[in-house]
Amino acid sequence: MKPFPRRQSYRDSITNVIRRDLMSGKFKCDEPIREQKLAARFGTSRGPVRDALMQLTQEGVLEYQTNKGVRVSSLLTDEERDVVVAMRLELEKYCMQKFIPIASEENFENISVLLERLTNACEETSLPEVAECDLALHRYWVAQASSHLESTWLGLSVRMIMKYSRLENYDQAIEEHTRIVEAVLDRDADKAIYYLGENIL
Amino acid sequence: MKPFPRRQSYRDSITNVIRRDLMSGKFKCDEPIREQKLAARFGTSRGPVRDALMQLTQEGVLEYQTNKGVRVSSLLTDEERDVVVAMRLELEKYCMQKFIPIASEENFENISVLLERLTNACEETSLPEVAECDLALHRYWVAQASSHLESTWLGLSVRMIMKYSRLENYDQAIEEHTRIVEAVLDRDADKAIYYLGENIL
DNA sequence: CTTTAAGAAATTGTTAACAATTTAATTGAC
DNA sequence: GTCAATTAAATTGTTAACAATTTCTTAAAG
Repeated sequence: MKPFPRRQSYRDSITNVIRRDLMSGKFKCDEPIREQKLAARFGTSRGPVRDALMQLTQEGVLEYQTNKGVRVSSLLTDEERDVVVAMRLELEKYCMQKFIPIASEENFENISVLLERLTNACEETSLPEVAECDLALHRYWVAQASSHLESTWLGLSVRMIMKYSRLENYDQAIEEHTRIVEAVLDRDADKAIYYLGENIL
Repeated sequence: MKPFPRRQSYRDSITNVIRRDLMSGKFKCDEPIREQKLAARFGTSRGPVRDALMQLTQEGVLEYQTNKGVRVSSLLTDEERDVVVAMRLELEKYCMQKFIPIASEENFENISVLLERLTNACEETSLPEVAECDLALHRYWVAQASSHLESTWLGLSVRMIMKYSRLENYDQAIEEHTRIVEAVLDRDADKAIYYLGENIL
């Protein structure tokens, strides 16, 4: 009996940290990202860093060129963003529809916790934290409804946020997500989906 | 002046070969995939193989567990596939709309070549080849219209094909794609998009 | 015979060193 | 001084070895 049978690998932690940095704009656009520098920062060798960079490349957040490394991906055009938004909404609507009938009490508790975290982050007005909590909440029902589509969802969502974040209006973010969660707790799929549509754009 | 300034890295070639194997069902579902075995097959060390496996994991074709390696991802449910189809169609419609007005004569020639390859593959009734040519053709206008969304498109498309391939009806595949390409060459976006909708499902 | 525990084998995770390529700096010709 | 070619530095690509973990095998106890 092991307390933590699967600790998160370096790769995953590094991926998450870099993704957060990217969402909060810590890297300038088109600025090259050096493996050694990151390896030193995380106290590992280049291997796990390369893994993380490659994963983020596949997510579409970084751009990769053979022998030249990765750069911050140039932002989506407005039109491309519209397409991404539509795809994410379609995906998340499906997940919500799927999730609500099968949701357990434990699921509801977790969602409540995630909403509370988001609210706290908003009150502290720390943008990177808000973005992360926002994604964590949405991600929860996506993962519950369809683990197959979770990675697809993540790629779409991160890029959506990177384009322009809408999250700057903290009060509105709290309100929107509160409405969604209330509908979820009532198992009212139609209402939840409706509010999702107002939130994801 | 270098003839081929960027040769394809091991990683990319390996990724493409494995993806093709997966689409043609060479690996059984839930069968574990061993890095060493693949490394031996490709005559490299485990490094590039790991890179490839990770990339395919992010594409959603493989599933990864820490310290346990990757397995062939279980197939999408019918419902999930419907969602994926809808997303891909949305994406590809946008790309077609975008591509047709800016397409050059060279683009048209390339598309014609790709269509011919698809036709040949169909006549030789070699399913993996057909799948690859099918994707290559669609991929062309996606990449031309929006390189940002190419990787998203690829992930959706590969999984769509893996679920059930529709490609077994070779005559129909030829006919559908011929119609699409004819519309493209006429710069008739509406018609091209209409036939896309008949083809992607 | 089944179950459990211990050890061996196999597999993945990580690292450091080396090779290949790209980028920057230097030199030299004009 | 400008441009091209050459050299040096920096960076990525690849490899092999080692560490950590998992899985399989074996043995022992009940």
